[in-house]
Amino acid sequence: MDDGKRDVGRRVTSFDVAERAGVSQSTVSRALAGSPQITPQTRARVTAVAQELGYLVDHRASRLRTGRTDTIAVVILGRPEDATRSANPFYFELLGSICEAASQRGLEVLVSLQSEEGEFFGDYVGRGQADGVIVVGSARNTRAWTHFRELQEASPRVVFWGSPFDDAGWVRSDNFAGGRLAVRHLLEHGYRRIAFVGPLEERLGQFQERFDGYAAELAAHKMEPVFLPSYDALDRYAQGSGAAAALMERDPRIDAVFAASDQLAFGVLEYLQSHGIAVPDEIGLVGFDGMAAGTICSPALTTVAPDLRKAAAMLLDAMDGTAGPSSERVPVELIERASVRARKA
Amino acid sequence: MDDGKRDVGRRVTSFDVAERAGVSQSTVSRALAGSPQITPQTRARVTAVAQELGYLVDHRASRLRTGRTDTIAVVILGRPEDATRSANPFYFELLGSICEAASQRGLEVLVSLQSEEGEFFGDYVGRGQADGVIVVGSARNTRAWTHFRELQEASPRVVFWGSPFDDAGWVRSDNFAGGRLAVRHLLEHGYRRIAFVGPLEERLGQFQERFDGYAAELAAHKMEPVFLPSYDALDRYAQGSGAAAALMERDPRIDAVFAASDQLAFGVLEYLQSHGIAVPDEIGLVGFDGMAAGTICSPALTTVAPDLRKAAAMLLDAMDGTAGPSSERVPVELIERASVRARKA
DNA sequence: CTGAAAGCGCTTACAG
DNA sequence: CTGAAAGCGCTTACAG
Repeated sequence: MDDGKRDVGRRVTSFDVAERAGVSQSTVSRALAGSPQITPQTRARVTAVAQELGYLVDHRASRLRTGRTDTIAVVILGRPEDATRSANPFYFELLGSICEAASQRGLEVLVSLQSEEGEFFGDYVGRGQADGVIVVGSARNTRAWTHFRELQEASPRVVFWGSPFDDAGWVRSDNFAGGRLAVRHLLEHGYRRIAFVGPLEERLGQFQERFDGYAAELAAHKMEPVFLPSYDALDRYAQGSGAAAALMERDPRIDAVFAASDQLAFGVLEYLQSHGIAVPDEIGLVGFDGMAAGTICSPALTTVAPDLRKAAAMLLDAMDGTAGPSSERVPVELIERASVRARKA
Repeated sequence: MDDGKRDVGRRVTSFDVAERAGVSQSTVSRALAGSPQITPQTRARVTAVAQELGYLVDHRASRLRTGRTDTIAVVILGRPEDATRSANPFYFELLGSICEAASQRGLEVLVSLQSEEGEFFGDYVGRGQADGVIVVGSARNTRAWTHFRELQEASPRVVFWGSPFDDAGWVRSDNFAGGRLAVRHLLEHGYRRIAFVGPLEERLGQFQERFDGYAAELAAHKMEPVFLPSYDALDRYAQGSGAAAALMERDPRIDAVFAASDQLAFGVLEYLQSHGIAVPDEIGLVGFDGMAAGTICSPALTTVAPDLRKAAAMLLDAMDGTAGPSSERVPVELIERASVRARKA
C-alpha cells in the first residue's frame, strides 16, 4: 500500500525536480517556462537538475491547465474507398508545407486520413486535441464535405483547402488566374486549339474556376472552349486518358490541352504517348498543381503551381480565428517544363 | 468576480452534462466511456444530454488521468535543408499506410518533419504526447540518425524504418530478397549485364542489403556485379542520372540497371531517354520502393515494392513495446510494368 | 448500479 | 524573487 519509491515506471514530475533542486514546484515550472522573474542562478540550477533527471513537462497536464493545445489537425479526405491509395499525392505535398509552417509557429500537427462515411471526424477542437483543423482532399467525397461543412458552421476554427462550397472558410489557388496563365502560355507558344480536360459536374469549386479562367482567356482571343460535358467516376488518371481519347476523336484540330490537375494531365499524357502522338510537338500540355511527379513523366509536365508555402501560411492564419471566416487566394505561377514546345508563335 | 454563467467561451464539461441529466459526474464519465455497469436507460439519457449540449470528452484531461495518449508520433527526416522538398515522397506513402493502420487501432498520428540539427526532437513519449515514435527518412542525415539512435537507447518505444544502424529497433524491407528478385526478373527477361545504381558509402543499411541481394543472385549465375564506388552528394535523382552516365561509358555491354530506389531509377531513366537509349529494348530497368510516381514515368517503372500495409502494422507492433527491440522484415514483391521487356530469354 | 472524493501534473493568481 | 494553494476536467478505486 505504501506508495514506495519504485523508480521504475514512475514519471519524473516537476515535484521531483523541485525536491532535488531545493526549490518549490512552482519555481521549477516558472524556471523551465522561461519566466523572467526567476533568478538566472535559480533557473540554471533547475535546468541542470531537470536535465539530470530527464524531466520533461507533461503536455497533457500543461495543456489541460492552460486550455491551449498548440496543435492543429489536418484531415485528408480520400474517395470513399481505400483512404491511402485514393488520397491524391498533391495533398501530401501540401501537408508537408503545412507541417513546416506549423513547426515554425511552434505547433504540432495531427494527421487523419478519412474516406468512409461513419469515420468522418473533425471535432479535434471540442476534444481539446487541436486549436483548429484544416480539411483538404478529394472534392468528390461529397458526404465528407457535407459533414465538415456542418462542423465549420458550428466552429470558426475549421478551414478548407479548396472546398466544393463557395461561401467563406477556405483557401484556394488563384484558379482563375491559373487558367488564364495556362492558356496564354500555350497561345504564346503557337498552339491554336486548346481543349480543357477536367470534370465540371462535381461541384468542384476549383476545377470550375480553372475552367472559367481558361474560357476567359480564350474569349479574349476570340476562341471557343473545347471540353467534355461529363466524365465517368473513375480516378483522375483514367479520367484524363479517357477525356483525351474522346476529345481527340471529336475534334482533330486540337493541338493543346489544359488539364485541371496534374493527375488528369498524367492521364492525358499516357493516352497521347500510347497513341504515338508527340508531346509537345503535336500536342502541348499544361497541368495544374505543380506536383513533384511532373518532373518525372516524359516530357516533364509544364504546370500551374500554387505557392504551397504561402498556402500553408494562409491556412494557419485563417485558422487563427482572429479574423472571421475568410476566403483567401494563393498566388500561382507557371512552371515551364517540356510538355509545351519552346518555339514561340 | 462572480463566475457567472457566461455560456460564451466556457467549455461544456461532464459536470454540465451531469447536472442536466440529473446524475453524478462519475456516472456521466462511465456512461460515455461505455462502462458495462451503467443501466441502458441511464446511458441513453446521458448520451442524449451530452449530444444536446455538444459535450465531448476533453482528451487532455482523460489522458492526464489515465496516463495514456492513444497517439503515435511519426518523425520524417529530410536532408539538412528544406525539409519539405527534401523528404522523399516515398515516406509520405509510408505515412499514409501508418495513418490508416493507426486509425484502425484507435490511435492518432502526430507528424513532424525534421531536417536541421537543433530541431531534432523525438521525446514525444517523455512529454506525454505519444505512446511511441516512428522515425523514417533520409539515411543521409547522419546527425539526425545519431540523435534518434541515442533516444532509442533510452526508450524502447522508438522504432526506425530503415535506419543506417544494423542493431535492433527497426523495420525494413526484405532488401536482400528484393535485390535477388530484381536480378532474377531481368535475367529471365533476357538481360545479360546488369549494373547496380545506388550509393553504398553512406552507411545505408537498406541500399547495401539491396546490393548484396543483387550480387548474390548474379553470383548464382556466375556473373559479376557492375557498380560505382562513389557518388556525389546530390539528390537521388541526380545521383541516378549521373551514375547511369558513368556506368554506360565505362561498360558499353551493360543492358540493364537495378536501381536501389525508385528515385534513383527516375534519374537513370532521365539519362537514358535524353540520350536516346530505348527502355526497355536497349536497357532494362528495375527500381525499388513501388512508388506511385512509377506509374507515371514512361515507360512505367518495374519495381520491387514492399508491402506498406504490413510495414505499417509491423511498425506499430514494434512500438507496442511488448516484445523487446526487434528487427522485422517487410515482404517485397516485384511489380511488373514497362521498363523491362516482355520477351523471355 | 450510482455517488463522493482523490488525484493525474501542470500553471498561475495570490501572498509575502 | 519564491512558495502555498487552487483548479484545469477527467477516471477510477472505494463505499454504499
